[in-house]
Amino acid sequence: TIGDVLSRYKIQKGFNVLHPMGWDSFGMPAENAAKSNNLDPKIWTEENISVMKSQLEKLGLSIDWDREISTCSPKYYKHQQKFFLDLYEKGLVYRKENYVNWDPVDKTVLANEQVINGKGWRSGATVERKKLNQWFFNINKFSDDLLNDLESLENWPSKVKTMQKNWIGKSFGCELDFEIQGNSKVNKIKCFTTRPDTLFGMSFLAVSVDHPIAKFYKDDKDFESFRKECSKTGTTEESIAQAEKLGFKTNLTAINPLDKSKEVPVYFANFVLMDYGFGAVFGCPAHDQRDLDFALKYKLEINPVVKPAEEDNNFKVDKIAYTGPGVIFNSKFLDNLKVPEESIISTIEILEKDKIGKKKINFRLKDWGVSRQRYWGCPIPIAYTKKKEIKKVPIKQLPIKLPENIKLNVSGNPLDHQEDWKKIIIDGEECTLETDTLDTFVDSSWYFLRFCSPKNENEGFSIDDVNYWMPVDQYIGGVEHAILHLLYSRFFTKALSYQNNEFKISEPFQGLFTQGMVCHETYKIENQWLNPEEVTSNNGKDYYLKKDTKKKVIVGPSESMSKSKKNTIDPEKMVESYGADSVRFFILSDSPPEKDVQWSDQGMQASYKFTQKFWNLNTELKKIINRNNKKNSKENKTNVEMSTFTNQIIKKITYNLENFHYNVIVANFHEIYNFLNKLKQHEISNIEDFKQNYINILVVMNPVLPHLISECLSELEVKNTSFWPEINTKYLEEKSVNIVIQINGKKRDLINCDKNISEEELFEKLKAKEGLRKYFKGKQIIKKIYVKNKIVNFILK
RNA sequence: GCCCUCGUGGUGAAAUUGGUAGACACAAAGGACUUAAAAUCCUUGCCGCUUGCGGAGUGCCAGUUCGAGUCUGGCCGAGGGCACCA
Repeated sequence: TIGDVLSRYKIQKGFNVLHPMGWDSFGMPAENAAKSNNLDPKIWTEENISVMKSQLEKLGLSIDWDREISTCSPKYYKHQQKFFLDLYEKGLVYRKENYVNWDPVDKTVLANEQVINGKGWRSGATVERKKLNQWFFNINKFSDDLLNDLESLENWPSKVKTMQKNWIGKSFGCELDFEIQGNSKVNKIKCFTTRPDTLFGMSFLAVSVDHPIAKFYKDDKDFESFRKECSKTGTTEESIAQAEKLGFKTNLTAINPLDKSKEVPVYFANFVLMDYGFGAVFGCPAHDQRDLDFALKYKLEINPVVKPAEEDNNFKVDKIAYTGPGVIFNSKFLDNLKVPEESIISTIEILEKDKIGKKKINFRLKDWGVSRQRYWGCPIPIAYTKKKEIKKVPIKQLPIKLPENIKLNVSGNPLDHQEDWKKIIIDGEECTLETDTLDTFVDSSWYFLRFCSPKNENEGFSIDDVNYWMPVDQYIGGVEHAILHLLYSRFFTKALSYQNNEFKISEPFQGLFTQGMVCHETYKIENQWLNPEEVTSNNGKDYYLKKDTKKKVIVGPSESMSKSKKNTIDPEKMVESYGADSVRFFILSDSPPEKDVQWSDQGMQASYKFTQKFWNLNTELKKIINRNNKKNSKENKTNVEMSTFTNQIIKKITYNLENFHYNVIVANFHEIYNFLNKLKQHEISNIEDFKQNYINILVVMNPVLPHLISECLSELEVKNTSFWPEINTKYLEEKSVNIVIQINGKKRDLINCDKNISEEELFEKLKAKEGLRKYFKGKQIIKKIYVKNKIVNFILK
């Protein structure tokens, strides 16, 4: 509805508007639903699409159905496979072993969201960490661009930009090598740090259990049990947060590169991540809380090297690490450097000069793993030779279509069992197809480009179309896409334009609006969710089962509508009972579009009443207009009122449309009704003028209530309705203004006078005011503030 | 723990740059029309005396200002994001 209002408005303003709709139709829900109902995912998906499409059509949305696309169609994913190969050639796609959440019962990889309390959401089995060969997109390559270009996105909510910024997580520091003693095969361990200036406070070195040096301990039973302990807490977020810092002391020691006389123990530690930095950190307990917790547990030294102020020479750290600004001390040649502005840069310079380390920028952003061991997704256009070499599937052999009518209830990836499908001949050589499919986020990372050329069979998009339409002027979506989808789409756009002189779009979405959800209360009885249609209430507080009104229903909080909680309203039924415009009007009326809407029958009925009332009013106004057909060109008072109101309301509605204040537009419509409903009782002398104003009002109401308004306009026999009225500023010039009279900053009166009244004249008027005298009695005016046409404030003593 | 956003009547909410707080609606109460209902329209809305007027008032405490829902600092509360990121 929000998008439809916008596109109708822009069309009326004369823009060429592309307002498409498509179906992001691959993914787990279809596969799982098909599995449990013994259906083909394709049929299940197509049925859903047709239901949803008919719902959207009934709402009367101005969608260009000629451009409809569906990501599960080979016509769409054929091009996606080409893009995959294109990125592969550019070196933006690679295959690597990585840890994944592995469900040992279902034999599949799970996304983090599918791991609940450490267990697989379907099987209930304890999830394991497993190393698997996976396909990755090198999103990291664009870390800097993805971060810096956020600044150019002026029409994005800053909330989303901040979230992306934190997600990318750029940090400045240095890498440095530590000399290691105790094992002749380990000479050095490389660490990344943002605080090289605290190096003199180092009291241990910790590495991840997945660090390459772990191989020297694989026969140590104690280490193996420690490693298992770590991987148990490894993947779920909550457990990480609660996890205690655990260490396994090795026989190794590390030498402080700035003070070779100092040796510290080397630990394996559960808090060190292999996939950030180099999987190794040096610990400075005095100035890092995590290091301090570890040091306290294993009774390691705590050596402060930053003091808050010059004079704090005996500064000590007890249970809370000091991470604030200050001055370096206890650090020989680094002493007296100011923290942080001098200390970090200076230390890096010293480390670089001595060839111990070098400046480095690290990103939290990890490369995007796109492999899924699932059937219902886009096949990856790669095959393997008998020698396990990677072969690209030649373009002329694309698309690699998914096999149809296959058995889904098998363990692991159903495609793995498709022996015939897997066989492919490439350049005369017999190969085996990749059975992983692409993450559905890949499908949604470029669909906006496809909308520009939805029927182009040779290419995913044609460059001319894309240059004409892109970037998307206004993107509307839920805030839940703030990071994943919106970041992936930004990456994909950059990846396509990389090494491509024709495609020069660097950002896909110029404007972003994050809208709220439609919510409804939830109802439950004996642990079963109930649909709102199954319950009834006579006071709006206590709810009962419709079938058995003695049974009380438990009312839960309002949540965004979902099938699983059954708190949904069928839009088709609503449209049938109230009409599409009333439904739109209600959705917009309740809250600002960025906030959630609470669905209520009362609100729905109120909106329905409004559309009925307005239709009746239109019938009355039509009669007035037709009855009074004699020509009288003279404007009377009512005509002037009408013109003034019309121009004011056009201005307001235009402003509110431009700024997404759609709920205020609903208020504007009530104003219109209330005004016209009163005005109709008055004598109108120039009926033609009145009619023109009324048409203009109807025209600006059109984006919100398109069906009703188009009917009203055709009743008046208006032919051209697709325009946006110009504002006649003559009627916006107010002849008189209301001036607020304040005394000592408090409002005491309101006075209506001519616009641009002089200060002297105004004060003369005020003197005559009976009601104000009492305030001035026995007081002296020490100051007068007069803001022209607005306010006057007297300071009395 | 860190980061972000937000606190306005019984409810959803308005309030373009600091300048009439509560537009517009929902719910409630009262009234008009009607035999009655529906529909429609009007009034009320916190505290005090009750034509009218006076007072308090935008989470709490302070500050800046002639003037603060709006700006600054601190606190309290709610929601969202991230999370051993070195």
